[in-house]
Amino acid sequence: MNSQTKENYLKSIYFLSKKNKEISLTELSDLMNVSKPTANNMIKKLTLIGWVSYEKYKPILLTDKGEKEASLIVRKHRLSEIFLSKIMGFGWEEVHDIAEDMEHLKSEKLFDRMNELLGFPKVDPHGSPIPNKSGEIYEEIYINFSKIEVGNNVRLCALENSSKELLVYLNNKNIRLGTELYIKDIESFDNSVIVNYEGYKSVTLSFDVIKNFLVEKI
Amino acid sequence: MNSQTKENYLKSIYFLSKKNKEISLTELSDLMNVSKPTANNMIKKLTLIGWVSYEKYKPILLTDKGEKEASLIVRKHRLSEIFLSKIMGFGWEEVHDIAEDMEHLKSEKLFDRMNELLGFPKVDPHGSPIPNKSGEIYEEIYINFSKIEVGNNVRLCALENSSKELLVYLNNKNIRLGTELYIKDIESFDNSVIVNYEGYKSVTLSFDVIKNFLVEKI
DNA sequence: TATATAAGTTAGACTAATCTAACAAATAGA
DNA sequence: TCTATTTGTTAGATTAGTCTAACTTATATA
Repeated sequence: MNSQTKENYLKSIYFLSKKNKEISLTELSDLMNVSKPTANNMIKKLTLIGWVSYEKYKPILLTDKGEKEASLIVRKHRLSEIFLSKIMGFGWEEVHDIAEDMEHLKSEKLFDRMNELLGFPKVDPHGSPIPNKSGEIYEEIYINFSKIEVGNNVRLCALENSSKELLVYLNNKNIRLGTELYIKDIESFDNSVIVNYEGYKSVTLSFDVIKNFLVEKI
Repeated sequence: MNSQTKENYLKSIYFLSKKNKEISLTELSDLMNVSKPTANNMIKKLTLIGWVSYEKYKPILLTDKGEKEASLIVRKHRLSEIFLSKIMGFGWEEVHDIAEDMEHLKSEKLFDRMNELLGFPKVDPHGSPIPNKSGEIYEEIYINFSKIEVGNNVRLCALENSSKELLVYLNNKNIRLGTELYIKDIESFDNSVIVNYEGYKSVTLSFDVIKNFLVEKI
């Protein structure tokens, strides 16, 4: 049986590989808060399971099997988060830790039912996609705001890697999911963007903020 | 940290102690499906934690601390079952296995919220009481049917140790939770009971059936 | 009450997950 | 290109949970 421990390593590798494709042992041991020999030892076991491929002194690579397995854990995590928030009424800041535990629950039925009760969501409130039961992800539903040109109207649909700080910041600016933004100008020297939206004119948003925006054109 | 494994041992000891007060190693190892040395070894650890008290060759005794801890696990289990059934729409026969996993979830908040959403139930649909957050159980809410005398009217409120077979049997007889029963006679030689209830007259129920009935007088 | 059987214990081994100490390989910079 | 630093590996130990084999204690009944 795949222990929770192994699942947690897999999930870490999965997220590291989203950024980097190739993962070093040190990155992994840092993220998992274990010593390098511990990570090394675990990598050997995950290789045996077939979740990663690894050769001495080479970077860690996630296999297709590992990627699928990881997606299924992420699916459980995200469904749990949405369920806790929408059905059980928890605040979005409370759900992560609980979901961290729930993602290891074994019952398929449980997550299928959540999915059903939630109306088969494609993305979570941060815009992160929900993998399906085969571990497939429908990516690219939304466009990153930094790729939009001046003069377009877009709707903010989701956030990438959102932090509490970002959410608070946007709240203060009265920007929420669903807000329609008109791109008035882009400042080429720092990539900040000047936008209009309901009740606001010529608001400047830094690149650090807008790089997290996932939008659709309207 | 208390591992799931230890929690499962504790739960087994708790249920055995409900029947017997004193528990043998063999009973425990049978229930847990482990060898006797394994159970023995674990008992030593649980003694160290303070959940049981144990001396060589003597029976296993649950301490107050152990009893409280076990009650909290049972609380999580029963709340999970009711939640899965009432809020998520699972059949009563499906919920046990899922709850077996959920009872190890660490979040207090999660179970408090379930409790709230369920309207603070005192018993589960089998009539088994839900321990409160201090591990206390309000027992004796209902009376066992076998203690009721001829001539009384009672309402069936819950079932003790109900099996699927019993549920099916009662279903066929059109007896459900809430059904009002009039005790017409008690057959002293086998303790079977003759009852009247809506649409039915002089129905005989064996002692094996009615010993599971938890009722209130009306 | 003697002894066969049941119940419980000890010893020793294994896997999983972790650590530290010491060493080796790879790489980056002078 | 040489060497200092970073990165990764090996070895050996520890704790948790499990096993089998062999032994001891308790008990039940002939």
